[in-house]
Amino acid sequence: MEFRKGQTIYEQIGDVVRENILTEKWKRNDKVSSVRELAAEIEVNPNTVMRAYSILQENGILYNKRGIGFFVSDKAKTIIHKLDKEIFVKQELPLLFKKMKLLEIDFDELRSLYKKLSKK
Amino acid sequence: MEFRKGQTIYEQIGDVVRENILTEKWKRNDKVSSVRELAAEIEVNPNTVMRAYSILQENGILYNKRGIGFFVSDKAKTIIHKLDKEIFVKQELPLLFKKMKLLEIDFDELRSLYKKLSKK
Amino acid sequence: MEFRKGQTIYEQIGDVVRENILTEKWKRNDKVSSVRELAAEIEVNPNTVMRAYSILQENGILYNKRGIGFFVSDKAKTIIHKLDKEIFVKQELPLLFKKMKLLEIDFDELRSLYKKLSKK
Amino acid sequence: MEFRKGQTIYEQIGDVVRENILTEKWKRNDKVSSVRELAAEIEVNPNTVMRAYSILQENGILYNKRGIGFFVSDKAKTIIHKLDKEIFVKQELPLLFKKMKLLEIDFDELRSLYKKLSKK
DNA sequence: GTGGTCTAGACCACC
DNA sequence: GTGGTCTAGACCACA
Repeated sequence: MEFRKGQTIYEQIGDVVRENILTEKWKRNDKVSSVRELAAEIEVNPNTVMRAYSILQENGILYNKRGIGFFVSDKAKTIIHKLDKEIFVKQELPLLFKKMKLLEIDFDELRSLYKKLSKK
Repeated sequence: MEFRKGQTIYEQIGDVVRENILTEKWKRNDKVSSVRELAAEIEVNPNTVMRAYSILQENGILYNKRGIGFFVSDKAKTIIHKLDKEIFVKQELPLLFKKMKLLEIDFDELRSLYKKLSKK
Repeated sequence: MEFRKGQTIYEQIGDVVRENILTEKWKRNDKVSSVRELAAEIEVNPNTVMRAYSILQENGILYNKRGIGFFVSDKAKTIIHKLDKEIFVKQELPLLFKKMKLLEIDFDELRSLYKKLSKK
Repeated sequence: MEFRKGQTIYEQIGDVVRENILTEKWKRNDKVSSVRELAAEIEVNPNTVMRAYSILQENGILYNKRGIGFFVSDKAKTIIHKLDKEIFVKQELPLLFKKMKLLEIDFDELRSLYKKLSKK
């Protein structure tokens, strides 16, 4: 797996996990990949995966059975939706629109880019 | 001046300079603040400003007269537009649209958010 | 290690690294000395070594594994050859030949100097 | 006039002066351009030209008549030849041949490059 | 005054 | 341990 620089690896791992839960690839009370498994798969230090899981646990998205592994919590999807949407609307969108203005991209152009990119 | 964490200071300085050029606050062949001047103003180490300016110079956005200072290059605006738009369309927009899909935000909702945020 | 004056230290460090790669003292995917290690060895500030390595990384000669170190990239040798030869032929040779003309050294004399110096 | 970076401006000015003497564009006891004249012509600070002339004077290549200007000394050409050739053979050529070896350029290739570049 | 390089030493994220 | 960023402060060349 390749990581974007400018964002920490454990955050990007968290993103992938959240994405898998939102798309229901991982459903409620499913066991997620073990720390070592996932670490081996994406060629990353187990500590880094552990860190990502811990944060998700703090947020109530995963829960942990000692000695068994991490699982998707009941309200995981709801929590993610709420957290992510709030960040998206309050932080990311204003930056997006500001940037569009600077780059002289209007909403119609955004729409056409949306259609073009959606096809892929 | 205050800086966002999660992004390096020298990148944020570069962003501000580029923004000032795009908005024509600084026009072509204008002298920009000297390294020491800007460093004092935004309360940052001169080396950090130097790093930002050097990168802008490598990108052809600024140029330099020995012993005099840094200046906005002729093609600065064009270069910035090109670089930024490329990153925007190829990297940021796909992430945006992916996130919209995950969060179940459709394009009409985006439009209404756009109108709401544009008023501010 | 001693450095020539008239050229920056970080450039000279870069030269040494490139030379070690060309002579295959350091082969592809070898880990190069860590920033701190090399800095201590040649009695130079780590920042200076960092600067040299960063430039080599931008040129695609080195790559980096987070938290592990810098490594010789696959195409390092090719890239160095290409970059150095271009500078050599387009910039250095014309100056050389111009100087020979001024100093009234013809090509035969150059050949005899070449043979003499090659023996050492 | 454009200057190479990596070498100080006053050295490059000195190079031009020495070149003009070697090519007999400026002959013995000719008056050379005044400091201000030359500075204006090549768009450089008079101090910088002054510095170049002073060094040439120290080397016995120029001499100075107070209030009148700088002149080419009698032995200028001889001195330049001797100084430059010594540097060329003892310092520059060994570096050149070392670089050729690294870049795997043999003497025959150098000859063909010489012929090609001589035509221009 | 200007940019440019370098040092010493600190702190952070990551492995 | 690794790279990466940043600070404080120095010195140099050049205008």
